[in-house]
Amino acid sequence: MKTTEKTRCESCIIRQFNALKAFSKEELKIISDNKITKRFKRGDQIFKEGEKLNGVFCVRDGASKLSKLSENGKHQIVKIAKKGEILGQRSVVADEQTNLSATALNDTSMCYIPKKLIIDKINQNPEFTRNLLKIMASDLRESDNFIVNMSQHNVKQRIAEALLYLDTNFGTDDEGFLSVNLSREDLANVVGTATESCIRLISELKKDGIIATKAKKVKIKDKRDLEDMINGF
Amino acid sequence: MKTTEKTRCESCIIRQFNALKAFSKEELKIISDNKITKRFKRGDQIFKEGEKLNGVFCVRDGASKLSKLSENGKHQIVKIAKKGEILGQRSVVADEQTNLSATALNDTSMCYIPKKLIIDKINQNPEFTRNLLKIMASDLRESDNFIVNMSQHNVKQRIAEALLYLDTNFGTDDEGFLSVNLSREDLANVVGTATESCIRLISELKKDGIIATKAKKVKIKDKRDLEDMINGF
DNA sequence: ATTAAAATATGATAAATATCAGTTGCATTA
DNA sequence: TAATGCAACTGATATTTATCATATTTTAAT
Repeated sequence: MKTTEKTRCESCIIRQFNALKAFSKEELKIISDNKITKRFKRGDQIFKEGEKLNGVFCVRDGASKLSKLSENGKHQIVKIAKKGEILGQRSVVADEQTNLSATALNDTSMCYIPKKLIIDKINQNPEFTRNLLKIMASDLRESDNFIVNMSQHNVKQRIAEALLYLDTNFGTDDEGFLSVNLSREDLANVVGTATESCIRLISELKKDGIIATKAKKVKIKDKRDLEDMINGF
Repeated sequence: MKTTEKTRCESCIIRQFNALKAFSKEELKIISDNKITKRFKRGDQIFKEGEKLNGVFCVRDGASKLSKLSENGKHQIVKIAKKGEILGQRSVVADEQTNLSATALNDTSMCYIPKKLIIDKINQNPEFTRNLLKIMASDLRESDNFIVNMSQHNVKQRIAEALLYLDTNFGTDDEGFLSVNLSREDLANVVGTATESCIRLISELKKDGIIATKAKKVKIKDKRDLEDMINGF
C-alpha cells in the first residue's frame, strides 16, 4: 500500500523538468564537444516569447528563468532552469513558437542543440522518442502538482517553498547565502504575488528567525523550520 | 509578424488536453467497435489517485472532472474532460500510478482502451508516438497558460472564465442554462477558492446582470460582458 | 405531500493580500 | 566623493478572500 517511489518533489512551487535525460551520456558528450557553447550574463535575454526557435539550449552552468508575460504586464515566472535542463524543447517538439521568455539569472553557459538534431533523432530513434514521451508525461505530472500547490498554499508558504527550492537546487555560497540571487520582484513573480507583499513576508520570515538576510541576499537558517512552515505548523 | 495560428484558448482556466487526436479515424472506429464501453453515472468514480491504470478512458459522451487531493483535504480540480479527451494517458505513457482522480459529472460513457494497445502502438508506430509527443508538448503549453491565468486573475474573473469554458465546451440546454452542472463546491475547486466565496461571487455576477441562476443552474446572459469582466473592464 | 438531508445563500467578521506613497540603503559612475 | 538611480523596505489603507454562524432553498426519500 505504501509507495516507495518518491523521486521528485511532490509539492514544488517551481517546476523541475528534466528533458535532457533523453540523451545518452555519449550523445551529450558529442553535443558538448561541438563547441556551440553560448554564454550569457545576468539579465541577458536568451529568447523571447513568440520567437520561433531553431534549437534548444541546455544549461551547462548557471541559472535562468522562464517567464510568460500576462496581459497586465507582469512577468510570471513558470520555471527556473538549472544545470542539465533544457530550454525551448517544448516549442521545438511541438514545432510552435515558444510560449515563454528565457532570461539568465546569473552568468550562464549553455550548449546549443540545433533543432534539426532533435527532430532527426525523434524520427530515427524510437527509443529516444519514447524517453522524451515519458519525460513530458512526467513534466505534466509536475504541472498538476504545481497547480495544486499554488492554490492550496498561502503566499508566505509559497515563498518558503521557493527559497527551499533555490537552496536545494543551486546551493549556497561559503557564508550560507543562496547562490542564486533572485530579486524580490522575481521572487514575487515566481509565487504570483505583489513585490511589496513578497518583501513584507520575507521580513516576517526574518522576524520569525527562519531566514536571515544581508543586503539582497537570503540565507536559510533552519530548513526544518521552513518545511514546518510550509506544512502549516 | 502577426500570428494567425490561434487554435487554442490562450487563457483558459480549465486546461483542455486532446490526446486522442493521435489516433486516426479508423483506429477510433476499431476501438469504438470493440464494445468496451463503460458507463458512469453522476458522481461515480472512474479511477482514484494512486491507482495503477491498465488502460485509458476516452470520453464518448458526458463530462468528468480530474482532481487531486491536497494535504488539507481539498479536491483541486485540474481539468474537466469532454468528448474526445482521454483520461489516464499521462500515467499510462509514463508507466506510473495515476496522479489524479476522475469522477463523472453527469451520465457519461467512455470507451476503454487497454494499456497494451497504447504501448504497442507507441512501440510499433513512430508516427503515432510523434503525434503523442506533439500533443503532450501542447498540453504543457496549456499548463503554462493555466499557471499565468491562475495567478494573474482574481477569483471573480476565474469564475467567469470557468463558466465561459463550460458554455463553450459543453453548451447549454434549451433554456440557455449550462449543460454541465458543476456544484458551487466543484466550481470553487476549479478556481481554487472557498465554496462560500464562490457562491458569493456568483451572486455578485448575478447582481451585475451578467449571469442568471435558477435553482443550481447557471445561465450566461451576455458572453461579451463576461469576457470584458475577465479582461478587467 | 411531508420531511430530512444536502446544497445554496447571506451576514458578520477576521485574515490575507494589494496598492499607493514615501523612506532608506546600496551600488554605479561621473 | 558626490550624485544618481534603482532595489529594498515600511507605513497606512483599501480590497479581496476566508471563516464561522446561520438561514433559506432545493433535492431526494418516505
